[in-house]
Amino acid sequence: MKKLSEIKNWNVELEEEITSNWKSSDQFKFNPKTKKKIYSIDTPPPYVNSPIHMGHAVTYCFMDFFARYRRMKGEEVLFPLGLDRNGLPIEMAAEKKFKVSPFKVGREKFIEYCEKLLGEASVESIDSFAKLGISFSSYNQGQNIGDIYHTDSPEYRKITQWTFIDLFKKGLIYEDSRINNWDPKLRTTIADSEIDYIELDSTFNDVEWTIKETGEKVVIGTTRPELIATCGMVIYNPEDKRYKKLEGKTAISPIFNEEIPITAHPTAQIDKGTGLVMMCSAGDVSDIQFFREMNLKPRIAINQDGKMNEKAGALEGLKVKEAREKMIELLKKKNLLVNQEKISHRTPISERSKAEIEFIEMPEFYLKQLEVKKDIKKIAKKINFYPKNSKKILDNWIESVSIDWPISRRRYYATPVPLWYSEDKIALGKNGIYVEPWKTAPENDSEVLDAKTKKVIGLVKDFKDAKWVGETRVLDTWFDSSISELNMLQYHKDDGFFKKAYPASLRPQGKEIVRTWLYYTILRGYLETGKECFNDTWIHQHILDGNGRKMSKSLGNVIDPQLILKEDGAESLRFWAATEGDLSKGDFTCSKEKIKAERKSLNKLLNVSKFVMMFEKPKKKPKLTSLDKLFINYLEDLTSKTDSTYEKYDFNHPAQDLRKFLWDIFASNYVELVKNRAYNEENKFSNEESDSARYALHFLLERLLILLYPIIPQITTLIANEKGIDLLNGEWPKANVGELDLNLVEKLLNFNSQIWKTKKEQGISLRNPLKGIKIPKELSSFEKDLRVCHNI
RNA sequence: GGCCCCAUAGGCUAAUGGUAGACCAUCUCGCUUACACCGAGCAGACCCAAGUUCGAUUCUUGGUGGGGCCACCA
Repeated sequence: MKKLSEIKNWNVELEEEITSNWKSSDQFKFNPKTKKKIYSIDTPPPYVNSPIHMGHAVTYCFMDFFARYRRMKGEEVLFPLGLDRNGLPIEMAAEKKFKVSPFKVGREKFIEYCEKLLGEASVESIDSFAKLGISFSSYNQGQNIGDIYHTDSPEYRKITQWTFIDLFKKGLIYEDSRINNWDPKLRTTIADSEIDYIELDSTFNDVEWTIKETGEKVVIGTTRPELIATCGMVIYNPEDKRYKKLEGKTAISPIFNEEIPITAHPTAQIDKGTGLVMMCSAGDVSDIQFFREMNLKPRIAINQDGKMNEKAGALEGLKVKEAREKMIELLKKKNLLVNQEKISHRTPISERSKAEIEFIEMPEFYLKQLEVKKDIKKIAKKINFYPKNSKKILDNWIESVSIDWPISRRRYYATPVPLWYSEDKIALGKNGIYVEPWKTAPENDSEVLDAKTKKVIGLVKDFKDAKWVGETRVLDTWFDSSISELNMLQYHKDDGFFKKAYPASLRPQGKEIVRTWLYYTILRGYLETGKECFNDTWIHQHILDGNGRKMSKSLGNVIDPQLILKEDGAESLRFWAATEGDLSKGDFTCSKEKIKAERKSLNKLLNVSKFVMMFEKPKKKPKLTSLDKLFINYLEDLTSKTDSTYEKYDFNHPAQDLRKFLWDIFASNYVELVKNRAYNEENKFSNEESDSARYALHFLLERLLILLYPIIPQITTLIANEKGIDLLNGEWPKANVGELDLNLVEKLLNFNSQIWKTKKEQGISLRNPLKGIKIPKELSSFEKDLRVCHNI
């Protein structure tokens, strides 16, 4: 490491030396045999197929603050990096990059494309983390606790499958044919949490129907005329006097001439449309609920490829939108279309593919979550939320969960459902082995269940004649991600360690994935262990561009952390991240200028250290002067505040206080006041007084380095090295809060400022004497220093 | 429609029942035995209305504006 005296300014080259050293060293390695308290951080695995963005950079800096602080407090910190490589984003990237469709090239080939893409996925992200100085337990991928893990590794996937098998045997996972959210573009079922809503233009069509019994004409409004064939019931509001006469009568659907029963139901709103509603199978979510409630058998007219089927009669073979147009045409021809009105319609779309969601009945696997809703709420109460009010996001979501979690997907690059079928038998994957049923046969000693009773009836080898057909579906990516903390703590791998380390200490994550990642993890953790999975969770907000807008490629306002790292360095970025604001309270507005400006603080620290290092630290603690005592007391007090605030994951307020201490209290005032006494060239002070200044200078610097280390570890380590101090493994200081009146510091600062101002006004150089100044009574014990400093 | 968060100088923010403190930028001045990536200083702000109060930027209610989550929309 470079000598302090050789460094003029803090710069990126200095950082490169330090961080590359850290990356290859094992000083942050996790020791599983430790006797220390274990502190584990379940970090959010970033997607590998794109380099990290500003949001990652900043939030991982925060996690690193937490990790380094905990180490200093004497805890054994488990801080692994995971890389998320499963699921649709990878598949979509492969489709785009190699211009292939999984439905054309076949599964095996397509997986090869995905793997090829993943193989090429750069290590750029890992490199960026290292340059940021993130102290992950390890920067190597491997099987040791704390190593970098891949969510698509056989080791990870086999734990996912193990939990699936257990839940399946317990009857907590079941298969059911239900109407599901269907993404026609990706051709897979998706969960409610993966749906977005956007406003789309649509047309509201008033269509004429006939009442069978009376021949009367009625008008029904709809945005989905192509679904008339699937109409199961026509309803009106019980309070709606206009339609009371229709109760129990039958409506004849236009074009299809089906007989549809009419009834009163509160779902219908009097003032919407004509007040009459045709309830179709699966037009939207409320239709699904309605069919379930009324016990109607849905008629599904849309196929998995998003085209109409034979139930749609003349519309068969058309895509949904084409079918809608054709239907409108048909209605017009027969003069059944009374009116058309353009409206803006909130339409459910797939979060990933942006395709409009259709509702299609398919058999899928479900994980029971409704019956444990109450337990999950209880369990969630045991987790400390930082900030407290972010728990509401979770509570709101739990409240609104209304169906079990559909966990199977009809895609390829994910964890396979570990099942095989043969007539009335189901073979299970073997726990502890990663299986791919779609291409391999079950192990001979795998368990076999009776398909109906789900009871174990033997092993695969007991059924020699059975022809096993492998399951082709895969699991939702959240089914993997939601066991990240179990995986980190060696669930099903090292029971002794797991028992010791569970629940995990902290889950840091963004507010936008509370309803997915946090919720699902709590659910899965509870189902596996009956306990809460985390002690603490830290929920952060977002990083916005300089104008307070979301950063996005299309807006062209993305600030690249790699660029910042190159130009201003990690320490500036980290110091900015800590001082900018409280990320758990509000969004960060990101500005390059501000990050650059923090370099000044680093140089200030560097220069003040150089100054202090000019003096030797007295070997013995001398008798301290009252001025030195006062400033030491001040920092002791700040130590105590910093410690208790760090403890609550708040690094912002301490960072601001420490920066203020560095600039205004230490550098500008204390150093100026004791400069002369420390040099003592004119022998105006006794040796003891001079020693006291030197001792205090070193004490204050050392303490400041300790308190700042979690935030700016590189520069503090470099300075501490020169002083022969090990910040990482040193003792965390016990604050000796003294009895001195700390307000005196403020008064001293004001007094100094007053003198400097007066000299300036009178055009006197700072070194020259000033007459006629009275030192206030309360500052009289500092008189000697004040006189010499200001030459008064 | 329900819920949550937010509103302070040109920008970004802090604290507070007694009218506000930083930072960046601007402007003026300066060269001081660590630091010109420096120092000193000037100027500049509490969204609106009502209520509680001796006193409200702070508490309450309402409004306006911004952000987010959820539900629903035939």
